[in-house]
Amino acid sequence: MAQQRPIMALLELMNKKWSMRVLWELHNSASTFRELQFRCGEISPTVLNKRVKELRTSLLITDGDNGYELTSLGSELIEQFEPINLWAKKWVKQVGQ
Amino acid sequence: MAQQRPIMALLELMNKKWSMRVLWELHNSASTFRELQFRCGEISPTVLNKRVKELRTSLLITDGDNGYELTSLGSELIEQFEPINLWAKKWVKQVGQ
DNA sequence: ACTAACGCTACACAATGCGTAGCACAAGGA
DNA sequence: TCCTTGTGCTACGCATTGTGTAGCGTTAGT
Repeated sequence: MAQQRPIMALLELMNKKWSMRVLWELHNSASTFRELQFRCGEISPTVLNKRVKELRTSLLITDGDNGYELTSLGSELIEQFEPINLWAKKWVKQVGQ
Repeated sequence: MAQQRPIMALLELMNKKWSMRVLWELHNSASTFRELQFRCGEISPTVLNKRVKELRTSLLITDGDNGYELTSLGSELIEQFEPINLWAKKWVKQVGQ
């Protein structure tokens, strides 16, 4: 299924708790394991480590000089989320009422 | 946090298993509860019902004449995923190797 | 040698999701 | 009237996933 519809592979990744958040937090700057823990707020190290492994084998993040950072693929993905970010602002307004 | 950064509210939604998939399956046409079960393949009715409720209170789907269907907000969201869909095709190629 | 920060792991507990069975209801025919 | 069929949905016991705390082994600085 995932190979039939690439978006399904991405949805699978997004289903995993924290994975998109980790990418989002790495969007601005590279970060060490422990700083990522802090930025995400409530993530347990167990899960963070799992996510980091998954995101590495998915070629979305890599282990650079300043800790973990987005690969070019990962950066591209997050860039695609910019319009969604705009949409979300409109969305929360409507849901909040 | 969700109200500070709307994208976080969306990420929260996406973290829930099957929620984006349900939206995606409703993208092409409206669908009954049981047909949605079938389209999603392995989803349990328990979870589908939860997701349907959540997506309804999130104003992303609604209960129309032909079963559940996307609201205009929901349609807009899925449309934003088109560039991501393109990106995903490139991505799976690279990861697959 | 001591300290501090690093990535990461163990383990017991909580939350989330799954699978099967089946309920209550409504519409259509015999 | 009494079947059948399809509907949305729920109960409940089990499996999977995530959490929280503590701390390991390593590395770099002083």
